[in-house]
Amino acid sequence: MLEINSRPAAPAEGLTIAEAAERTGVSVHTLRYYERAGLVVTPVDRTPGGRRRYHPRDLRWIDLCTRLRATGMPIRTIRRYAELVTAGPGNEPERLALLEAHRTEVAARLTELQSHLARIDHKVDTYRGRLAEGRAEGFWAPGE
Amino acid sequence: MLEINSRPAAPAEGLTIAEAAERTGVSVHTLRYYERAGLVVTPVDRTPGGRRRYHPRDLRWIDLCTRLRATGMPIRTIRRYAELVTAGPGNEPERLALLEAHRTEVAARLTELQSHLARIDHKVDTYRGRLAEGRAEGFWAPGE
DNA sequence: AGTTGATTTCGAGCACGCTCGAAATCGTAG
DNA sequence: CTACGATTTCGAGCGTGCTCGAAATCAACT
Repeated sequence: MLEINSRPAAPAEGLTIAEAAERTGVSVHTLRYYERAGLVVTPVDRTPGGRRRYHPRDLRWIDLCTRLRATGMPIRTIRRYAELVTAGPGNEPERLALLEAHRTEVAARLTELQSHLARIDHKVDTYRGRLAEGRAEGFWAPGE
Repeated sequence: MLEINSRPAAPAEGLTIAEAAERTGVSVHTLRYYERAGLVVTPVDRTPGGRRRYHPRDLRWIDLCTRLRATGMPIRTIRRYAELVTAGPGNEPERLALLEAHRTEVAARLTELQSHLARIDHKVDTYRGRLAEGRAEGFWAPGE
């Protein structure tokens, strides 16, 4: 466990895939899947033996992917974004457009979700009210 | 088209599946699929020849299903709810619990979505700012 | 050197929610 | 009566996003 003097610096830098999985909340299987799917901006560093070593930049990128996924961006679109980033400078407007389009979409879904939620809330409330009054029998009409 | 005196009432009541699909925004394929999947509370009415005829109650139920689906409730859970409703009076508390659990879940996802959206917004904003200043080159760090 | 556990690649498999196709039947218009 | 379009059932197929398994390799400890 000691590596006090293993110069020219510890070769054991970076996190193992298991550690990266733990920190990002993504399974190791999924981490590898993302990589295979092209959701990378920079090839993940490897040890001489071929094991992945995750650096902060990788974790930040994965976090971004997670957020995009959580907001419903399809894998292929994230890949597209990753490709743009990988392609280097010159396509920033396109990247921005992609993100803005997503933003708009998410905002729309959010609004819609809220409205659906409100109606479900209403249903729950009337349901609860009727139950409290003991006259819930026969109540199922979806329209209320 | 005239049915002025076709007693004991027009036998052509209710909407065809195509009409129901149009009104609910669900494809005819999906309507039939929902039925097969057990997402029904009352067997859909049929013409003597076997064609489905949708009545207002059916449309309201489908709308509810649509809202539940749109808020992420899995098919099997909707089926469970449908079963409870079909089972008749006596299980209202269970139905209410099911809906409330869903409500809670949706509210949580909503909050999470909002936070994700905020971070994406922030990224878009800084991105846009840098672009405007002409120093977007090299900018891709997911952490900002 | 040997053992043990993590990691690798790669392809297959799975869960979900539709979506489609084929072949038969219905029903309406001419 | 004939045509033709809509509808029926049923099973198969598909797209997405993982998830898993097998067999090989790596690495750390004893």
